[in-house]
Amino acid sequence: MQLRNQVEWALHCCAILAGLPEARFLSTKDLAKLHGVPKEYLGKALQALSQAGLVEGTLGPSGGYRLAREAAGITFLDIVEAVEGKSSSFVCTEIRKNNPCRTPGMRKNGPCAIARVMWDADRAWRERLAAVSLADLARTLADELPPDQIARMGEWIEARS
Amino acid sequence: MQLRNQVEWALHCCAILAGLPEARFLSTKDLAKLHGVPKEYLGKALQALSQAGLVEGTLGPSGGYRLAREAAGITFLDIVEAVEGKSSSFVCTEIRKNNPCRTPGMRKNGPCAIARVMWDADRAWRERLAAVSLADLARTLADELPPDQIARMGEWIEARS
DNA sequence: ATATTACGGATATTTCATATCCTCAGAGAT
DNA sequence: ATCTCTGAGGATATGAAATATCCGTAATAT
Repeated sequence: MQLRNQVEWALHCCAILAGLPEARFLSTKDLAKLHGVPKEYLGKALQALSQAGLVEGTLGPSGGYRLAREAAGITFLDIVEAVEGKSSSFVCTEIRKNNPCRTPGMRKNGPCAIARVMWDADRAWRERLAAVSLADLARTLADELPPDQIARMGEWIEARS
Repeated sequence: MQLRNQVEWALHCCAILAGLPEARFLSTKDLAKLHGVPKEYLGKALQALSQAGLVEGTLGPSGGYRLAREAAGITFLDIVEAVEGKSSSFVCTEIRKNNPCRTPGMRKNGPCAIARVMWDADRAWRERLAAVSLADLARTLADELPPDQIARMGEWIEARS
């Protein structure tokens, strides 16, 4: 079980967008160059973010993407689910139905006990992701990254008018 | 992102094995019949459980599998990791290294802040799975399943001497 | 007008989950 | 001893999904 590569890309892109000057857009091309990933395929991930209402895109030269809301209102879970989907990592195929010993009376059993445990763990995973916002991430990065690199990032972005 | 089908099968098989009479083995063939899944492919999952030391297999007629330890000592996490692997669902490819603005001085940055969040969520998922043992599951099932079905299961198993 | 961009569809490529088949060695039954 | 049944493990086929690229369209800034 492994998350898509696009999840990692989308998270890093959102981290960049969260650090952007007010009302500034950054294009797919620049985001791809910044992370060294294929532009076309990254575009798909960004479209997913756009469709989920996390970012908004604008056309034309000097177009691109920016966050659709404040960074504090976008969580890791929002981004992960936008790219990876909201369905649980565990899918119950109800193989207990195949058991020849099962009660034929079709008692309306609730969900399988095994599935409940797995879904519970999945919920814990999502809760943890929902607890961290892009604002939290930006705070951490501002704290950890060397100041000169942050400055250089500002210049780099400024350079792409 | 989705767990293998084998994970579900392995969990259900372990649930059966946990309910087995002392020292009783159950073969792959019977486990496959009981769950309506392909015998050969299920065998692979059971081999993974065996290799992880969760179950032990014996050869010959009346051979098969049984739990290698007491049900209370085997958790959902053990089973999931035996089949699915222990590696995190999020793999950090260090795309920040591709950032042209990064400090060339190779400051020994710790792990990426984004990866840390994702790994933390993965840890929460695993902790939740580690909190439930096969004994817990057996207790739940004994509580929920209709008694006659449990009885019929006993007969069914008894029938395969 | 022209260049640039997001958007969406179509398609190729690669990887991985799924599934089957086969051989081998060990264990029990006759 | 011989036979059958079993798990272990390798080789391989198949299908779906992730990865990646290409193209056409509409919108927008210069």
